[in-house]
Amino acid sequence: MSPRSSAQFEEMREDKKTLIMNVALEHFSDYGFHATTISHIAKHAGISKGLMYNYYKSKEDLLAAIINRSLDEIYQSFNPDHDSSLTPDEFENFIKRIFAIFREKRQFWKLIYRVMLQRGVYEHLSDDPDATFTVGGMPLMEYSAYMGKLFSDYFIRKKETEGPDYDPVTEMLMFSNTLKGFALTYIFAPEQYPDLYFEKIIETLIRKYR
Amino acid sequence: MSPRSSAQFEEMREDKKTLIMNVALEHFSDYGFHATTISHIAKHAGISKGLMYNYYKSKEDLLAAIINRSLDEIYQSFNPDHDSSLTPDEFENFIKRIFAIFREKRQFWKLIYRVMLQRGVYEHLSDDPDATFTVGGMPLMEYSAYMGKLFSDYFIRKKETEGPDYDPVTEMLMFSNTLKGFALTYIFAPEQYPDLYFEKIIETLIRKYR
DNA sequence: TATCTTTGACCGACCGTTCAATCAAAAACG
DNA sequence: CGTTTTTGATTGAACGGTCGGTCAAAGATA
Repeated sequence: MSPRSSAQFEEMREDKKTLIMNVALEHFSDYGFHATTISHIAKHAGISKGLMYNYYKSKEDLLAAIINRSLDEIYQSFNPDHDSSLTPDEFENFIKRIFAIFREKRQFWKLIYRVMLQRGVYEHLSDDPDATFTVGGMPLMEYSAYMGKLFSDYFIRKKETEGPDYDPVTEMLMFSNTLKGFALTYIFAPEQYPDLYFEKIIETLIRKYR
Repeated sequence: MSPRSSAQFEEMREDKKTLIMNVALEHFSDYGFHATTISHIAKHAGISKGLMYNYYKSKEDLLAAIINRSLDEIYQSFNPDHDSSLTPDEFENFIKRIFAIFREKRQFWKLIYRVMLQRGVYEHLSDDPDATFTVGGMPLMEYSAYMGKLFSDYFIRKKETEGPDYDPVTEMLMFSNTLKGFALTYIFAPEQYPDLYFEKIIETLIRKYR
């Protein structure tokens, strides 16, 4: 039998790191950062409390790792090939994809809503230079600003085809906040959305804002 | 000087209870339930930690008191005279009033979003029979269901005046989630809403959904 | 003095984190 | 191959610190 290579060890190590992340994501997103204890995470991951600290140097380090992993995953599945400006088709695809992501990454969004809304936790993370979040190599804040501009331009461009009392800022606010509201409800109370309406709402959003 | 009557004592007591509530509301809503300590609240209220427990029997009791007070205040300012069904004017007024309430009771809404989204805190409160929340004498859940029905009926009634592909359920979901999204953004990042757009958005909501 | 209010030292519980001790398995040895 | 040594993943008791909550005692009042 061949001896285990160090690569295989590394793989097992990664498996365990991943396992811890998965368990921690569930607990953080369900109970919040403060209310989740390292002991609970360890117990549910089937390891001892002490071992946690071989893989992550602190509770916050673990949280940052989870967030970074999810940001990467989301960025990957977004496959953003828009180099400059948004076409109506791209706009439509964005809506479809973002709802799919809400569905697939529900746990992560729960975490985001809980942690980001908890003053002190996020601020502390932002202060730590090891934990500056990046999306596709770009700092998170920069990426958000870039996306904001993309959509803002899209709604400004629509002004030409719409009536004279069309206000792009109001329209964009209406759109982004509707999305936000659906995200919130779907993430925390998905039972309110039978699959039928999930699809219908995507259609409606496209019809009203494309 | 006349001796203090017991009524006056009671009044002072109420003042202090109110002071504690105000300070606690600020801390709970800014930092969350777990991250807020009794010591901090006491210090900012200018009293000792021990005295807190003369007025509230626990940290959770204090939280429940705050929520109940705010629910009452909101219910009062709502002045709900709809006995049966909603007219378009009443619908319009509802939008105006709810935005006004977001503005006036921002701290309370922050608290609600933070605490209610924190599994464990709310569940624990709901289990305590002393802390079942009521709105205008009605249990909170019952009141929510009643309001839901009111709006649901409103959108169903609109079906007659709208086109054949008008779906009241989708329309109501669009409306309520847009409201939710604006609430969230306005409560946690009001700097994104210059007063100008605050008004414009109310108008737009009325135009689109009345 | 008698009564009521207020204090803050104190308690037990629990938290995140550390680290000496353990031990199965890999490596080295003969 | 059998035996010994080394390794490093794993454990869990222990630590320092903080929290919610208590209570004997000091202070205020009348």
